[in-house]
Amino acid sequence: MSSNGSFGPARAADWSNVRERLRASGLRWTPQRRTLIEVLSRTNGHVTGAELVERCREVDPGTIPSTVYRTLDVMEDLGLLSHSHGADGREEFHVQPVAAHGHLHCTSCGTTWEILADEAAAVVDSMQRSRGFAVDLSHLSIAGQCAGCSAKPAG
Amino acid sequence: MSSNGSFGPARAADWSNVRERLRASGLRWTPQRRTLIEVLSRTNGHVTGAELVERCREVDPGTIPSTVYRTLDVMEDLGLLSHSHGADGREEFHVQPVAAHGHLHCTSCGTTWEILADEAAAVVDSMQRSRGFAVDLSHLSIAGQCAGCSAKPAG
DNA sequence: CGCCATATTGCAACATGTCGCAAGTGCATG
DNA sequence: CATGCACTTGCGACATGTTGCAATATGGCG
Repeated sequence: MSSNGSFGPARAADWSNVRERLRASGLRWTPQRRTLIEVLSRTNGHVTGAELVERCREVDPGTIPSTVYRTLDVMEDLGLLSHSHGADGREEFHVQPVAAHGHLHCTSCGTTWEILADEAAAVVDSMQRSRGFAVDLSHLSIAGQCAGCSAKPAG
Repeated sequence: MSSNGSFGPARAADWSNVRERLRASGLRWTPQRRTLIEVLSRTNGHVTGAELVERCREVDPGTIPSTVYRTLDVMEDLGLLSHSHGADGREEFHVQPVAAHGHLHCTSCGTTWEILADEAAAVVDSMQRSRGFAVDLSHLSIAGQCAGCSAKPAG
């Protein structure tokens, strides 16, 4: 389990000093990690694990999936990205977020929208008050039917 | 994608007339489905797909996973159960629910709690108001840190 | 009761991750 | 620059699902 300790408004990821950050934690700088970081640094928004593996292979065809997933876990511990699970359960990584946000997924039309902090305040505050539970907004994914699909007769 | 058309307070599942319901939809009654339904009818609360496959094998050792998953999909369309994804992305099926509910999962200690409708009202209402989005409470899974873990120094 | 259309099954291949382990390598040190 | 610890990688096996296809079985009909 990769835990980031503090949730909250996001800082834009800074890929320039990853090497130092790794070293500061006693971790190592390797070609494989360099590849993934290169890919991540030019990625904005959401990507699935499979997509990242694919892009790494474009840079280095010898990329091994398990290495990518393990490195992603490390990056998450470093707070450089976060992940949640889409409506289908697949992993969804959030890179260089402008702000921490969750997702709204319509099970009828498949569209996904982002939920920003102020919009999610209701959930976050409510869980904090009733349970003292600190919601990880970046891991939040809500499924249901969007306005458009609710309006129509039936799926 | 299996869609249940109407979300809302749950009716307790009635396994006694599944056969008729299947027929009414032009679907068939098979030994494999009978096995799964037998298992489901004595299951309460949450189960993962793998657990259901396992239990079906206890009844019929010849059970094939893909058949179970496909039948679960059919049962979901019939409204007999619903599913969401745990914090790890695995499927989690909800059988014979006393009421539709979501889940709260602590990423530090791994504990899971249920969120009942009234507690989730804040989320549901808020999304309905701001977006006209009908949240599927039974598919809702929120991750974060529970009160206990937040209190402690760090994971 | 036998026929037939088509819903289902079984199986194998694939997709997306996770895990254990032995071999390899980064890098702090001498 | 050589050495060595322990962090990483590569790889294969496994876990959990999904999907295409050919073979099979259900159930309405004559």
